Amino acid sequence: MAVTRSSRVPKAERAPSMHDVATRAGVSHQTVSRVLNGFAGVRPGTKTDVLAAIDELGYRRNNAARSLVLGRSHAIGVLVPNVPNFGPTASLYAVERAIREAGFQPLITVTPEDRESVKSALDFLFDHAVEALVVMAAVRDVLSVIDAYEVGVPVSYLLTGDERAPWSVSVNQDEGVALAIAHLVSHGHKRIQHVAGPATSTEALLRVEAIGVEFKRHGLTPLPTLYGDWTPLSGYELADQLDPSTTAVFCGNDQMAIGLIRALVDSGLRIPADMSVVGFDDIPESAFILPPLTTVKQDFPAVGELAVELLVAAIGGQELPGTTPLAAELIVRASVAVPRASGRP
Amino acid sequence: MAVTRSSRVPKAERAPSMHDVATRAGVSHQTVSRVLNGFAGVRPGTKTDVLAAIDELGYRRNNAARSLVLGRSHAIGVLVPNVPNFGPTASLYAVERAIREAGFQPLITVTPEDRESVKSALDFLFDHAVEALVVMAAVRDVLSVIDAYEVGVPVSYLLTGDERAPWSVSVNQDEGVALAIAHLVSHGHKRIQHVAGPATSTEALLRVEAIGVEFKRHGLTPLPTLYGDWTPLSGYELADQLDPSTTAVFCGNDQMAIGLIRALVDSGLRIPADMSVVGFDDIPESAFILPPLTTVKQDFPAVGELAVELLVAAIGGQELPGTTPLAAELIVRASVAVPRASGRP
DNA sequence: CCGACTGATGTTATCGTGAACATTGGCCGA
DNA sequence: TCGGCCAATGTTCACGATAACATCAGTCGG
Repeated sequence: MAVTRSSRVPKAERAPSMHDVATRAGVSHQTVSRVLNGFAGVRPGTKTDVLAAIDELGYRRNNAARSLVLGRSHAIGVLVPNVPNFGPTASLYAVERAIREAGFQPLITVTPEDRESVKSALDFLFDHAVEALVVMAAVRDVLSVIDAYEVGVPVSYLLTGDERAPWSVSVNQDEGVALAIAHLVSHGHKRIQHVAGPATSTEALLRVEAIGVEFKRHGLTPLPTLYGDWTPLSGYELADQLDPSTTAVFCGNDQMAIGLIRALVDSGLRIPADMSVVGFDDIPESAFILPPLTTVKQDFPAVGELAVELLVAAIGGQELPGTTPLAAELIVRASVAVPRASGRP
Repeated sequence: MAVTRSSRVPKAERAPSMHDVATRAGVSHQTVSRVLNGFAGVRPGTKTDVLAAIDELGYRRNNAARSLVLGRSHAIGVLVPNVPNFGPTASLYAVERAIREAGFQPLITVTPEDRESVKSALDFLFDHAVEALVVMAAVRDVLSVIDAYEVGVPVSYLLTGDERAPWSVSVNQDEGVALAIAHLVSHGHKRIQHVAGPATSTEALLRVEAIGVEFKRHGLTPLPTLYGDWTPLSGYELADQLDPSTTAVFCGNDQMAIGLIRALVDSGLRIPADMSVVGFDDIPESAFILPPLTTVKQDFPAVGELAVELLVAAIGGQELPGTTPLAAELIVRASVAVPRASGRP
């Protein structure tokens, strides 16, 4: 690990510049630039010489200089809530890959979802002159901060429901909810309760609304919605508050479903014999818990990719066609059964 | 969403520069620079004028120009495997925060762990002249690509075990393994089998080695190690291959433990009465599965923060003290019990 | 009373690249 | 043979910031 100290002390150890390459290849720096940018009118021999020089010197183009002269950062900012859950993370990773593949530089900021943190993340991003923004925070409060900021670049909202079309990219929440409720109804459930995400989340509220619609469609009587915070613990704690008549629970995500199931089993119920449970997201663990969880799958990577595609088009000045939400998919496992005679045993 | 078209067409819509601020404040651009960089010799009145002008114009310093003239990118690269698991993600998020708080710019690349992808991610990072690198891939193959690349900047290896001290930052794997094995032994287990992560992973191998040491310490006879791939599915599939004499399984992570438990229960065993299981990581779900999983907790955020601290110091030219691995913690829940008379029932 | 000093500020050079324009040299047609 | 054209390449400028040096107006001491 120690630094080897040679007798010749290199002057300032400057990285080779375009000029250095040019000198070595016996051309001007502009010719080097032309080769790098794939300009047509360069003689093949010259091009070879330049490429050789680049290789020999280990030359890399200076991005700062390039950004400066072009007046573009080629950076796309990403705003991610500080919650390392499977869903958002899977989307984030897809977003990163898509940004890099599109020839841009991803600038990712992970922040708690309070106004101050979000504002400072935005400051950071725009200090670096991002040309577009991917927002992954589905919280009203955060969205309002962004609105107030007047970002002046295209923004794509991920997983926030379609309330900001055409900039919203989401899995079709209405469809997901409809699939889950239809599945429960088809098993004969009439007393279905919803354990939702926090009421601050646009995504959670969207599902609450969709459930209202589905209940009406199937002629069911609504039961009080319980609000958790997406964590298994909150699902566990809310189990106490389920209505005595409830025969099936639709959870806002799989993690809360896992917590809820644990609590129900602890209190002596059998799942699904005594209580059916449906989750949302299909995290990797869901297939392997006991009982295997029936859930609505969201294609998180696809959402991320689509958002980036949208932004890159917008940066290029294209009109947006208005995206259709992605399809949701019901994954049937073993946490739903026909309810017993009526209510809990 | 439509662009309002006013009668005056702004010329090129250039962002205000330092010169614009200077003109407005009636000073030279150099004075503006001095104010921004907190230079001492600026009269308070002048400073106020400059700050007012900055505010009125909504001026932001151009980072490209700054990087160019300073010859520094202020960027720190992060190499993350494309696996949205809780542990790495929690570390990543901490890394991001720490980099930004240290006044640097995080440049995060998420890549599959094959040589080609890693190489192209490194190309991307060094095209952007990162001043340091955080490597989160605990795979030998990836590490060798990085070695061959001769990055020429400080590199910190996360969660790879301490094989690259002083640049490795990890939770103490030996200690974690020792805690788990001691816990099982104290319950009377003698036939303990290890379901490890993939043999390509330095982290997995480190644990295999540590288990050998602990077995010797406790005078236990080793059983064949089974290699999974960190996924619940692999845990599920490996359950078949457990030795008939095994009374307890030590899993390389919680996800595999979850898959394994599901398979064991499916085959009619009760956990922990018929088989004890210990996990590693303590993911949020582990407290809520059935049975609640006894596991070794790693402090993922702390690992990330420490790594960045190390790198920032190294960038500043400081000597590294050599880090001590962070403490592991045994979380006792309900997946371990005293074994039945001998072997499986 | 003047020169040296100091504090506040202005002026100029510089970083590495790409765009615009300038300059070669060879070829072709009149 | 010469002018014009085109292909290939060179020269100069600009981007927006910081660093180094220059300037200017007071002030203070001998």
